[in-house]
Amino acid sequence: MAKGPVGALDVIDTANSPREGIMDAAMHLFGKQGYSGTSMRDIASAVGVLPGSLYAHIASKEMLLVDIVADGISRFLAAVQPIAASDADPAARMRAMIVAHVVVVADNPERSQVVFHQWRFLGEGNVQAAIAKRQEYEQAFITVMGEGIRTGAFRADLNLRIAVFTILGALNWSPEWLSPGGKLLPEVVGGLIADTLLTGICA
Amino acid sequence: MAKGPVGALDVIDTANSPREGIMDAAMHLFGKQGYSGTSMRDIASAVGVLPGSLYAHIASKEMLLVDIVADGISRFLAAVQPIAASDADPAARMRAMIVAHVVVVADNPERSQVVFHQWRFLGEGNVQAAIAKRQEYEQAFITVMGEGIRTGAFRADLNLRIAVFTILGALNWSPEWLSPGGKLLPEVVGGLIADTLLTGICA
DNA sequence: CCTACCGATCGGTAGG
DNA sequence: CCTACCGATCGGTAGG
Repeated sequence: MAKGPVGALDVIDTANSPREGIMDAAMHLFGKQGYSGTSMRDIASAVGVLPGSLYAHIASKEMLLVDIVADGISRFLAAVQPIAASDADPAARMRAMIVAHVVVVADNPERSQVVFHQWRFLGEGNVQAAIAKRQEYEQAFITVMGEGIRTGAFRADLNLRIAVFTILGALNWSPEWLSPGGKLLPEVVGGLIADTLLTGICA
Repeated sequence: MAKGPVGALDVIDTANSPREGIMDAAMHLFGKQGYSGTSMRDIASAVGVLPGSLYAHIASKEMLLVDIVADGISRFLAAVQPIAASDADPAARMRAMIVAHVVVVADNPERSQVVFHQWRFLGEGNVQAAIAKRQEYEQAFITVMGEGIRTGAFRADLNLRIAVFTILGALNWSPEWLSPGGKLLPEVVGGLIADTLLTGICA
């Protein structure tokens, strides 16, 4: 793959094409300022190009959001679905799914914020596709939770739907406070969140 | 308080002044479309007035957000702080705080979304004030959690900071799925979330 | 990727 | 609360 010696700049500039550079800048800006709060001029100046030049590489502002959201959800699905489908016991699977989710969030909190909040700004057809993929993701948690309740691994007296929303809520809120450069590794933070959710806060 | 017979329209139109009507429309639009995604023209047409007419009642778009966020946070503080300061045992207090939070969210999910997400669009000084009030709110949970760990009511092996973020995350995500007209009363939903968080999902 | 520009919409104001 | 309007900024395009 490498075309020659790897330069020091490769560490900083991860974009391999103009399009990737634009996507990356848009992702960070959409995550921090929101889709409506970000102008094409913001993106252009982050990339170091004049606004009109963006359209040589992308079709529209919305297509930028479409791609960022679709790619983002795919990362969560790719990390969590194999665990949900494994044959470990439900508690071990749920724990690993929680950790995997936190690792994906910590890898790029801004992208996660776009996935969690900015999909609302997609138009008609695109928003439906995003919702369908999000539901597919939620389904992985619902399935494992249901299996755990049936096998007796999880408490039978709790509401499945509400328990899953409680877990996903705690996870989806994590980009608000997770710092990628923090003292604790994402895997450790994920493990501590899983502890809290699996065994509760009561002694 | 009543100036005469109560008319049927009072049920629908709760605004007692033009300013309250504007605040109410802005609250719902900011919650659904975001601050940047809502124009003064959107608000004006929701109120049934021309855009320029709004400025007879409000100073600016940002002052609208300032007031909605400040009022919103105050409602959460007013509901939760008295419980945090009561002399019940930590587990009972934490449970009641969770239920109270969910009741406030369910009372008006759009206002809650503004409080949770749109405060970022406040300018310099106003954003600092909002963050301070939010931290005051988090402090109530941190205090009760710390007390519960010290007295042995809560598990000593979990990370206080992360446990609180897990709880607040689950709660702050609730406007995404709570439906005010749902089958379960907000108090019941809050109780089920509290069950999940206090005792965990494992049997 | 730049120059130069389009029509539409933005938050907000003066004067009545 | 309306009429009429301001300068600024928006997403996007034609032509090179």
